[in-house]
Amino acid sequence: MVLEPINYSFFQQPTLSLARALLGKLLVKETELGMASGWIVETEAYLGPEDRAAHSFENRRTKRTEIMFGPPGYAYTYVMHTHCLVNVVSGEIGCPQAVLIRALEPCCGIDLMYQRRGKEKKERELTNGPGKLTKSLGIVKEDYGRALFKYPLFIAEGKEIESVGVGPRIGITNSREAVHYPWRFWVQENPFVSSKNSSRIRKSLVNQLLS
DNA sequence: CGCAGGATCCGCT
DNA sequence: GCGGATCCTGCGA
Repeated sequence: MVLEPINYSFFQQPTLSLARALLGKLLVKETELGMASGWIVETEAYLGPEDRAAHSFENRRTKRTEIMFGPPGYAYTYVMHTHCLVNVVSGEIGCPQAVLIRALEPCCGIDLMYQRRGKEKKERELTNGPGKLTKSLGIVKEDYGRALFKYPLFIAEGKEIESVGVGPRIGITNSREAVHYPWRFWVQENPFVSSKNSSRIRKSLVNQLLS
């Protein structure tokens, strides 16, 4: 399968709009072991300065957040415990925003994904979480700052989405008012969406009430 | 230089 | 559902 990176202009749109537009697109990574890709089925927008859940809240500018202050269309990777997570940098220069890729539906290189994640895994477990999908595709922290519009790591056209679900983001329990912002987007009825049950959301709402 | 705190995952209950 | 694994990063002393 020959895949062509998307046009750069795709990244030049407001972050919430980009987060929705990424649904259905392909995320592709080529390594020495081969190519693996998946359709994006779940994203979260992080809106920078005014978003308490964002690493760039209040324009916090460090070595880690630096890439978000540059132009859109580059990879922001970082390590969470033992896992690597990948974001698409969004927003104009000086506006540090990003879209977290939370889940994929495997497309090509599925054998490679099993090899990386473990043969005993169910197909759904290959890519139904932000740390799982990076492992399946071979995306690592060294991909930090890489362009997402050319090989070996890029976004490509995928398929049309029928309907989009919208709701609060996952795992940001200490972000006060930002806990409620409906900035998570997913493909309705898609089994690869990371958190089907809303227990973690309920938990975050409870924490909100208690604080 | 030490330490606290996660945009997670997995295994066990 | 819950807790532990185990890794940076960022901040303050």
